[in-house]
Amino acid sequence: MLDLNLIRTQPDTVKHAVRVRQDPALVTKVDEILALDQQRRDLLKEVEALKAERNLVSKEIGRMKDAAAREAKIAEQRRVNERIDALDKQVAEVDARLFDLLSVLPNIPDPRTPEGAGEEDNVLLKTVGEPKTFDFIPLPHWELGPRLGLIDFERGTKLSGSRFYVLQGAGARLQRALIAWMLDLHIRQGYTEMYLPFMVKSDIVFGAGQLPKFRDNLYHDAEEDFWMVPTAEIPLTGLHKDEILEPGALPKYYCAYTPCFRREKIAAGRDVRGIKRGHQFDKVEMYIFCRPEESDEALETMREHAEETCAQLGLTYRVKQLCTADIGFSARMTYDIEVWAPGCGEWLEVSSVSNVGDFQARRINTRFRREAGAKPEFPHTLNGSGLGLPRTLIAVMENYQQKDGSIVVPEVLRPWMGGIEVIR
RNA sequence: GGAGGGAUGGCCGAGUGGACUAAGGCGGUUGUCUUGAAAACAACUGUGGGCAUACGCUCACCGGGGGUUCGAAUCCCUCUCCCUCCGCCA
Repeated sequence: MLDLNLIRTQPDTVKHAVRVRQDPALVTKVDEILALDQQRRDLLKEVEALKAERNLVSKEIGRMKDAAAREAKIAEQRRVNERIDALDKQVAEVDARLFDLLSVLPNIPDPRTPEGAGEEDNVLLKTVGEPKTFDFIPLPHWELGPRLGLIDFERGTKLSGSRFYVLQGAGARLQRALIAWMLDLHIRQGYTEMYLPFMVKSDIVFGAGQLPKFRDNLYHDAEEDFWMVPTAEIPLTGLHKDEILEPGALPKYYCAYTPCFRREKIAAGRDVRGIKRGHQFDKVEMYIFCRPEESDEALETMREHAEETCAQLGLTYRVKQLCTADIGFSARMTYDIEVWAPGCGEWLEVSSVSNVGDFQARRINTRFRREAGAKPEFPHTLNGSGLGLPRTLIAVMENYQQKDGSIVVPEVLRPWMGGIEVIR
């Protein structure tokens, strides 16, 4: 949610923002917002004056002794109330329309986010390591997995249809090892581990910026107000809803493992092979609440933490900065981290690290005080995957495969693999 | 799932239609006193919105939403959450 006051005072900044996001249709919505805002303030001026008058007169009536005069006043008040009711109704309508419009405006990109027309304009910042070379033809994970009994696609489909799979034996264990290792790494990096609800209420999903825009990409319960989380970012954003954090509480570093549920309403044939894109996947997420002036640095720190995860796994990765057309709805600036998967021959996006500014904090109403008695301010929030599991699993399997079809378990994961060094 | 009891400010807690401008206490901030501290005393101490250059004025908020009334923390409806008991369950 953008600050209405910002829209009022700097409408051109906001219009420029939606243009560079390649969403020019929103420009007219900014003008609509400005008109509604003016209308709202005019209405408030009138109705609040009437209410002030009503409050005074009501007290007067309470003190009046003369029955006839009292009745006359009451009758007069009834007429005033009709006017107040009518105005209140108009205010409510304007408020609702204003809220709907504000809800669909995306965040303003950071000035350092490069302008671009699409994902082809994302900027490659660096590549760490060389794509691994093999003296044999490396297999894609969809062949390695079933061959070693790690992935069972048929039974996944039997249970839940397309884009579902079963991990079994050392495959399931390897994923669990990755999750446990990542969480422990993040704890060492200073994050507090959280175990969160995997279903959350509408207002929480709204607060993170997924509603109303991404409604179609989410699973929700038909009877209760529950949404299956598409990422731990949603419940983490909601943790401090309606709270004013005490001085000294920031920064807060959280990490959490959750499954993620996404409807993925994309072309039926795209990315169906393997476990790259499913309706359910696991992810370890990092999240930071900090003071506004700290968020630039926090973004770099979080990016380093995500990179560290790739590096310690011995994976070749590259870092991209997303352009204005490709950053998410809530984001101001985003780095994507991609790892090289030699079997399927692709760079796989395993992490997306974003500075959201105060956009989510406004939506979810989380504030903080710099010192006792100071005015509450909105903190900045950042989120980053550390990392998405199926794609990390793909990269590990494909990079650590050997000529005989076995897979070496990366050093750092062995404590969670019961000492298994090679999966055969 | 059933029955009953609750939800008031940072915290505790009073408040069953008009002085609620929410009592009182605790906590907090500032001041007086003190060499300093404690104690005592005094003042201040919520959030959001509108108006105003400003001192400030004003509206809304007593779990959420709706209603009754000239007037609601208080009465009515409804939802949510918490507590107690029963049932069921991992």
